[in-house]
Amino acid sequence: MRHVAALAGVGTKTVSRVVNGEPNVSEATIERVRHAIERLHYQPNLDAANLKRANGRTLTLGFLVGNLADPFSAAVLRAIEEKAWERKTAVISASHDYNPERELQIIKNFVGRRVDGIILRPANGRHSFRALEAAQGIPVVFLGALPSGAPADAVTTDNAAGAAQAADHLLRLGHRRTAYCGAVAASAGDVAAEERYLGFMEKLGQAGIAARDIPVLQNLQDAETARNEIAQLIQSGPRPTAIFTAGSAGTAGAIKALRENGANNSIALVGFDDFPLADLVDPGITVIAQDVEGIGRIAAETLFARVDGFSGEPATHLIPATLKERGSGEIRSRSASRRPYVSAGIS
Amino acid sequence: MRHVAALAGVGTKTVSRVVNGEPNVSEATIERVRHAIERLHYQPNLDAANLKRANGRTLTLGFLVGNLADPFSAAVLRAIEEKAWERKTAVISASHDYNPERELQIIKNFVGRRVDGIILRPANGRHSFRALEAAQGIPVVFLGALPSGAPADAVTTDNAAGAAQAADHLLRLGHRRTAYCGAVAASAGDVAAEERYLGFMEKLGQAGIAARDIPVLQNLQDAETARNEIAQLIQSGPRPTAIFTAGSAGTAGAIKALRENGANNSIALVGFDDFPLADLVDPGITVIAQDVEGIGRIAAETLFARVDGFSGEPATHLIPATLKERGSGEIRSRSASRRPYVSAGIS
DNA sequence: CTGAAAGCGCTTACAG
DNA sequence: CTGAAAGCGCTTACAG
Repeated sequence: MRHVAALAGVGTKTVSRVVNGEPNVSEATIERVRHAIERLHYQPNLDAANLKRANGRTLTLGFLVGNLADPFSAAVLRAIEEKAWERKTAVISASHDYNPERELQIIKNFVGRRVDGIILRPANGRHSFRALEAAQGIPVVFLGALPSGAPADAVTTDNAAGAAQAADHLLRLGHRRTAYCGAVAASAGDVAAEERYLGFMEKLGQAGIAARDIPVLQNLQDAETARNEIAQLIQSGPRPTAIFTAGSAGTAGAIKALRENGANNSIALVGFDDFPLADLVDPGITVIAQDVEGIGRIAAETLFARVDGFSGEPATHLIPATLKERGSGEIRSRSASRRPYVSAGIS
Repeated sequence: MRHVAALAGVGTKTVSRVVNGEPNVSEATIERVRHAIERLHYQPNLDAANLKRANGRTLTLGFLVGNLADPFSAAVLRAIEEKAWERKTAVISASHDYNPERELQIIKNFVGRRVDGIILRPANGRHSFRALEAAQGIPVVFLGALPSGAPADAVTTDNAAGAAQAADHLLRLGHRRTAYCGAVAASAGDVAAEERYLGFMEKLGQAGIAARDIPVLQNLQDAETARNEIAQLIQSGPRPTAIFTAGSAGTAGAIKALRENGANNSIALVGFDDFPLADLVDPGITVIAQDVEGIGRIAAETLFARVDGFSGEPATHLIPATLKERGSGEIRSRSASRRPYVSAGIS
């Protein structure tokens, strides 16, 4: 900046005025300064500017998730950046790899960089207060439901409603014996599993289906396990007429198990979470899709509101999920009782 | 820092020494300063530190691609960050949306933030010099092949070798009539298409197959177009015994077209670019997989070498692709001549 | 409309 | 082993 000022024959303050578009500079001066900037390829140093600036903003956000490469995280990041660049705000992203230690270290690094805010998918939802403490008062928006009582904003898919939607859909097609594949209780502070389970079961209960008639497969850590467990379920005992998988690993396993048992066109399948190319399988896979773009957008908006000084009570924003019919979920129950089912949500 | 110094009863320089782990501070003093830091929750301001620091590093990298949400970009970003955080370096990421204007604006923003280096997948490879100019001497590593003559480091998949590998694989299985689905010439400065085409054709040529015997389907912008064109190819005229798709949209289209024509178990399919759940389709899809993690890692290493002062000639790093056999590519040609084919690469 | 002085939170180059 | 002074590249608060 010194050089620009010298070349233009003005004071540094005047250069600053031109760079920031402040008023009270004559056209002629502006012109001279512009030329000097051009000639010197001058780019103002944002960090230096922010050091003294009144509001102390760095125009930088931190985004921290378990693994940036997973489709959910990548899509959310994309939506956040869209919003952020509108405000000339950059997004620093990082993966904590589900390691709480690493998570805290990165948050501290964010604080050292004086980011204006942090969007965080915590390694462990139960420890959200540790993250908040590490953030030192910098606004944090959590991705995913928070244990009740956490004094922070959160944005999450409406898991209960989404699972209920799947249950309702299957009920309408006559399914009264649907297997539930997924965890039924919160673990590592991730309450999503529990919410999905309860939402699903409640809807079935409203239709008069007892929990004991619902086979439940838990502990489906990966697709391979899911495939084996589901295959076993199909081969032994009374067959379910439909399967609901509460997570994508389960869905992948179910697809294989059904096909290998020649049941992909006879047993219905609905999975929670959409995945690319779900329509390439035969039949296409019906899913409850999270509004990933919406989650990112709302998270960014919520965060920027805090950055701009909003000081209302922390709130959890529920983002609706959507049923995407692709075929696998529209298979009717062959043993359907002809008694028509009317959705509890609509009746 | 002032407050810490006051509370510890030392000068700010001593606090600085403790924070940076510099020598020549007595244990007792270190202890006092540590306590003060704890009590005040002091986090040094990285930006302020970098302002005066000798090497001028900001410990920040810029990563700019077309769309961060696509699997390739997300996986590369993940690998870059892994390397970066080892050096306490943060990664700012952004999507230029294939808009060259936006690309330049974001690069300028990176420069304003004084990033130590930039990893860029350009909107248009032909304009790489514009990007370099905007970067003002900050090291840039390009993702994807560069038009020859560009004075910059680049990291790219070995497209020609990868496509040749696919050709070789199909030849071994007796296929002498393989359809090529994909662009045959560079467009928008993306030379990958051309490289794949030439690599594929050269290998076929070595096996004595004339170019006129190879149906070529260009202009497959999206999966839907690909599906229609490939369906038509299969239904009319002499059937190919195998299909090679040079990009993922083509692969998705081919999967549908083959299945809808009942040919998924009779016509072989090999696609360039791996995709999640490629093993869920029946049969699993054989692909030439890019080493996305390797690309990100090498790009980061190349960039950090420049940041650390390496001043050798700019180089293009070719990363090998790998054939992943999953079934679709292992279907033999039914009209295979029994004359055994010996790979030109091995014989 | 314009610029000189002071200061943001640190590090550097010195002096003790 | 320790600290006072100067300065990184900007903005703020003033004075003209």
